[in-house]
Amino acid sequence: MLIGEYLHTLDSKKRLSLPTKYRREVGRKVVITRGLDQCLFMFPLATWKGIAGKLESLPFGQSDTRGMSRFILAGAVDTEVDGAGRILIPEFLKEFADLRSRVILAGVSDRVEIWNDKTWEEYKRRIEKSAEGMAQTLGDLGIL
Amino acid sequence: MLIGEYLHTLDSKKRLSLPTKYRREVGRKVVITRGLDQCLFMFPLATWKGIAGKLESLPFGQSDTRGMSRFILAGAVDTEVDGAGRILIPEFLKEFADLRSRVILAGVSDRVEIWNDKTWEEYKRRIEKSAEGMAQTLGDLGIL
DNA sequence: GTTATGTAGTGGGATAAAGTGGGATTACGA
DNA sequence: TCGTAATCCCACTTTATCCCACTACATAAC
Repeated sequence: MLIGEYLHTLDSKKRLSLPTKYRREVGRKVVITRGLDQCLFMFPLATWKGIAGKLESLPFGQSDTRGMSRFILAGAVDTEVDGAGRILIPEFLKEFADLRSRVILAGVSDRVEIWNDKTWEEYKRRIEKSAEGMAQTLGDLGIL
Repeated sequence: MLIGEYLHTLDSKKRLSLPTKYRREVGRKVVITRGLDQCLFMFPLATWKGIAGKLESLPFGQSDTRGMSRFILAGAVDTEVDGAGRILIPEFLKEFADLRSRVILAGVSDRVEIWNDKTWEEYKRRIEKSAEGMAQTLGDLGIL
C-alpha cells in the first residue's frame, strides 16, 4: 500500500527520485500517465496492466469513453527506475502537471501521484475546508 | 482500550515517546494520519488495515471521494516504534497539526490522538461549555 | 527516614542511508 | 561529423537511525 507525502526535487535532467518507502512496492518498471486534477499518476507495471486492460474493453464507439482512453493511453509512458531510484519525467508530462523544481509525491493506495507543490498545497486547503462533510461521509462509510 | 491523556515532548529530531500504557496495545508497527479537528490519528497496524481496505474500495471517479482518499492516504505514514518506545512524526504531519515541543497524546478507544497542547486545552474548554447539552445527549442515548 | 533499585521519559553523539548534483561516457539524430 | 540528449557512475550534503547516558520519579529495602 502506497501512502504518505514527500517533497522531492525534479532536477535539470528531469530526474525525480522516488522515496525509499515506495521503491520496494513499485518495482523497477513503472508507467506514468496524465492524472486527474492536474497531477500525474505513476503505476507499478502490474497495476497498469490491469487498468489498460479495462480501458481496452470499453466500447470505443462512445465519444466520451473514447476521449478517456485517448487521454490516458496516449499520455502514458513506461520508464525504468534507475540505479539511484530515480525516474525520468518526459517534457510533455512535466508541462501537463506544471512541474518545476519542487515536486510532491503522494501515495494513494495503488498509485503514486506527482504534483506541482503549490498546486498540491492549494488542493489540500480546499479539501480541509470540507472536512466537516468528510467526517460525515467517513462516519456513514463506517470508517471512523 | 486506549484511554488517558499524556503530555510528552516532541524533540528536535521529531521523536515522540509513547506512554508505556499504550505500548503493549499499540504494538511495534503503527500508522499516523491526518485526523479531524486539526489533530493526528495514530492507529495500530491491524486497525489501519481495516480502514485502508474500506478506502480502497471507494470510487475514484467521484471528486469528493477522490479528495477524501487523498486526504487520508497521502496524509498517512507507517512507522515503527523504536527501541525507546518512540515514533517519528514527519514534517508535513507536524505542520498539519501545528505540533511544537509540548504535545498531548490522548487515547480514544482504538486510536491515539496527537494534539498541539494549546489546541487541546482550547478544544476541551469548548466541549466543557457544551457539557449541558452533552449530558442530555448521553441520557437520550441511555449511556448515563 | 533514608538509601538502593528500577523504570519512564528525554537528550545527544556516532554511524548509516537517502536524496541530490555534476561529470564522463555512450547513444542518437541532424 | 558535430551537437544534443540520455545513461551511468561517483561524490557531497543532509537527514534519519541506532545506541548509550542522564534525570526524575516511583517503589522497595534497610
